[in-house]
Amino acid sequence: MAAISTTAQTPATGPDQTRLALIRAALVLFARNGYEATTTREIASTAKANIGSIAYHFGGKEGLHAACAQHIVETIRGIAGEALDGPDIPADLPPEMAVALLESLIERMVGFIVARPEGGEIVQFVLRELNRPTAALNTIYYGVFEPTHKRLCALWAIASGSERDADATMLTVFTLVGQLVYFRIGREAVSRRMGWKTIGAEEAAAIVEVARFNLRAILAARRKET
Amino acid sequence: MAAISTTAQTPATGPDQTRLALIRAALVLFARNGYEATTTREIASTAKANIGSIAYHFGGKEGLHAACAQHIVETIRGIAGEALDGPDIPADLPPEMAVALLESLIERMVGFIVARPEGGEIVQFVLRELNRPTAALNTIYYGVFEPTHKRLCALWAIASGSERDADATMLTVFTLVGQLVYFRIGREAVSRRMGWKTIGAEEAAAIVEVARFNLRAILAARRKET
DNA sequence: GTCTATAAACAGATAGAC
DNA sequence: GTCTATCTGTTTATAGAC
Repeated sequence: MAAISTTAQTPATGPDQTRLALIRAALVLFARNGYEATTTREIASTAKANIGSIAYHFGGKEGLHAACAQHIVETIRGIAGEALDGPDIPADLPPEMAVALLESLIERMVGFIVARPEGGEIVQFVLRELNRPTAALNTIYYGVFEPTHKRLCALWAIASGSERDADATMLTVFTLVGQLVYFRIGREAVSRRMGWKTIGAEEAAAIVEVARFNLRAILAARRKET
Repeated sequence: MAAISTTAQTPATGPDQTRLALIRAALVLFARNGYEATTTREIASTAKANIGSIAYHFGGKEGLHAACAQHIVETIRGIAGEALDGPDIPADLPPEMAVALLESLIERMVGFIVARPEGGEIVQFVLRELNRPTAALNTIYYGVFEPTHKRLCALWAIASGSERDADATMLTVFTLVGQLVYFRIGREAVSRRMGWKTIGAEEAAAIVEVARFNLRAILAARRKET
């Protein structure tokens, strides 16, 4: 078995520290190996906690899985901040503002999804849920996925001069996000093909550059349509 | 456990039929549940074959996994045909031809990745390999991934008037493919958000339309650069 | 709250009958 | 080539000591 080199090695010390350590360890392991392939022993050992504590804190493996989903929602909402929790996008926002917001959001998403280590864990965890939905998917879908997509659609509609709930708008937003996600999930292939050893700040900047170029190009073409 | 509704229910009859039935069943199950979460008993039962036949034909679970990777390469090369196995893209191909080829390739990729059921299994299988590479990834990477990407880069370079091995070219091709892959892996979220019950021919056409629009828009913008 | 011991089920591999 | 029986190890969940 390969050695485990996780960043979530928080040892259990104070009260409820065990709880958090278990969630962090479980998130990494569920993401990397999947729910069923992950054993509670492995989680407890990674979290430097006891096996019995999983039953105590979460009722069992399944409860721990649900807690991971909740943790993901809280983490993303914590990072996204007002970008997600702020007031609705006003319909009379100047288009230049919408473009600027879209660009900054894409830059932040690349930073989180592609460059940050937690991004990888979270993306993989969500991917597994999308492939085989459980109750955890609802938590994540309504917690971050739908609000994020709605917000991006609103910005895109203003920036491109289209309707925020038009099929083309929603699908285009999916393509914008999809291209970013791919750099995380296909990271192994991208690295091989690009000759990159790791995907750090420099590589992320190159990805942002291409993503920004694409955004502007598609936006310009959509504007011409109307 | 959820009922298994696979298209790969070929019963074992003639000689070597067992072999193929096992590969098909394993591919579906490995893709859906992952390597470790899939039991050899489950595979044998789905393939309507005996457990012992896995050891006989493939030496064990791992050999069956490797055979699945080989099967994926053969399947894709069979579908892609001359688009993958044909002669190299000549550097003096007319740009309009390159654009037309790119558009038709994207259309075919959407058809396979998004709409065909085997597309889902294969994408998921490859995704798991990318997340946690084994020997199977090498088979797939050198069998289809790298040749496909190289070919798309060559076409893109001609169509956009850039260098086929420039970083921007290779990254742009990744974004073009990435946006398509996302519609498969994020299918559950896309369906929910779009209000689609399934993703069939009609929905695939809408995706092709957006992907084609993006392709043309980015291409037009890249051409203006030079 | 944390830990150990154990129970009941299930895994992959294999040997050998047919 | 196919199938059954069985071995050895590992899984989750639980009961109860501390």
